[in-house]
Amino acid sequence: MEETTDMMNSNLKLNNRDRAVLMKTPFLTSLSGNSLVRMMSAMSVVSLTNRKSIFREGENADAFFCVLSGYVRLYQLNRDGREADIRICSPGDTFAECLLYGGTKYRYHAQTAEATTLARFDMQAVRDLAEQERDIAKAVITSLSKHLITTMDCVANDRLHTAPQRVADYILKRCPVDGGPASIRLPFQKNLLAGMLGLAPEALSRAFSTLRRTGVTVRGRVIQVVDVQALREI
Amino acid sequence: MEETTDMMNSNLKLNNRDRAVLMKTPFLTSLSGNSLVRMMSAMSVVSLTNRKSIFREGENADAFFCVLSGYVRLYQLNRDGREADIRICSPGDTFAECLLYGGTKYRYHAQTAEATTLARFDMQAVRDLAEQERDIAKAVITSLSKHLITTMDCVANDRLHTAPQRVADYILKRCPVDGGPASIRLPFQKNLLAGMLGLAPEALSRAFSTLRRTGVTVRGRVIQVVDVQALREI
DNA sequence: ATCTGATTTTGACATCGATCAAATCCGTGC
DNA sequence: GCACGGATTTGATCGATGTCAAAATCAGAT
Repeated sequence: MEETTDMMNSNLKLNNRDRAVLMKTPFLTSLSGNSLVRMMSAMSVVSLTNRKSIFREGENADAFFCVLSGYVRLYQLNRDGREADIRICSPGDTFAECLLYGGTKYRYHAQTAEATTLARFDMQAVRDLAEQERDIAKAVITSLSKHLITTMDCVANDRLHTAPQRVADYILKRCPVDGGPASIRLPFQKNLLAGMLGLAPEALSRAFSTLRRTGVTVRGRVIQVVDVQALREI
Repeated sequence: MEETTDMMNSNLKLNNRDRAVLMKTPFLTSLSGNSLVRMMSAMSVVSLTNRKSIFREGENADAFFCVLSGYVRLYQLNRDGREADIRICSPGDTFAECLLYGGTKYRYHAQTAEATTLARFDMQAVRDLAEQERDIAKAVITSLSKHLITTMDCVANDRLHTAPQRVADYILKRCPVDGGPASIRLPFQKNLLAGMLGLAPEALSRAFSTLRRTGVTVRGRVIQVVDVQALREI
């Protein structure tokens, strides 16, 4: 008896693609047997349409999440109501897991940025599991470590690089390693990419047009690079 | 047989103040008995004068550290050689512990920003301990969680607030909660505070002078606030 | 294929913060 | 108390990015 209203969040069975994503997260990829079963039983699946709130800053943190498909925006508001994205979560990313032992309230808002399916983990249940099962504790550590490293990279990136450099970085991380021509396709709207890089959408657009003179062509979601090596030089 | 050359790093016994700081870190505060003893045996004490390198980006990560006294600057360089601080570590802060399970190379440079004493933990030894002792794994999780939260706050702060707002935030976090007048003393040079807030030293100075009209007076390292409540309003 | 609304781009402008240089301040050692 | 050197402040300027408005483009629905 699945929910069919596409507005509603609902408990669904995992489809194959979502299951594959879930099993490759740092959280679950190293687990097996009993630990895996117990983690799965602390989990439920939630589907949401675009622009739905997952939680709000200050609310009681009784679950953390893993993105299975779609995208999630984590953001804060300043006094004037201006929003700033802190992180964009893609399939495979976990968020709010730092509250397992880091506090009891959510520290930011979370909202879908597309139709999105999430794995929802009960915070207290996983807390208990981490105390009991050694490999679950280790999985938590691995996940937190990776997450901390990317967040520190984000700070460094913000403070060290200009908009065109950040965009070039983003493109290069998704290009083949050798130096020739390449073509990639953005998996989401430019809007989101802007937030991911800490830019206003207009600034992203201008960064792309700055990169044109370095051989970067943008048409819709498709980005073509004439010479990957040349792009590396700034 | 202590080292006496003040240029040298050396293995020293913990003095009482340093020991107290160490025991209050998220890493050790929850440990007792055997776990504590084993952690302490994976640790050594290192003393360095100002501006000494602790490790460099790209080096093999065979230890992580906890600041006992003094300050440590974590920073990266861009292509032109400009430095950007990623984090300033104060007494009680741990750094590079995310490499326990997050990679094998240091991701940034670490350098003392004052005469500094560090607790040095052997990475592999702690890795092994975390697998064996449940409470050590939990301590690692707690430490990583707190660290991740402050780093995400840092991103949000950078993206959301102007220089004077960040300075006001810093001051307010160190003021009494009630609204009256207050006075605080910076524990380090303004240089470091600038790095901590992601600002050039000149920008910090100008932020202070902007805050003068909100009743903030700066003389040397002493900051006086006429009305804490007023400062909260931006 | 066309229409319509949302997304993206472009333009004009304001603001913030970085940079460089010079002046001033402060703390330390004598 | 004084002199020195490093730290901080101030001034002038520049470049980068945010903001607002309008034009252009894209994508989904009819």
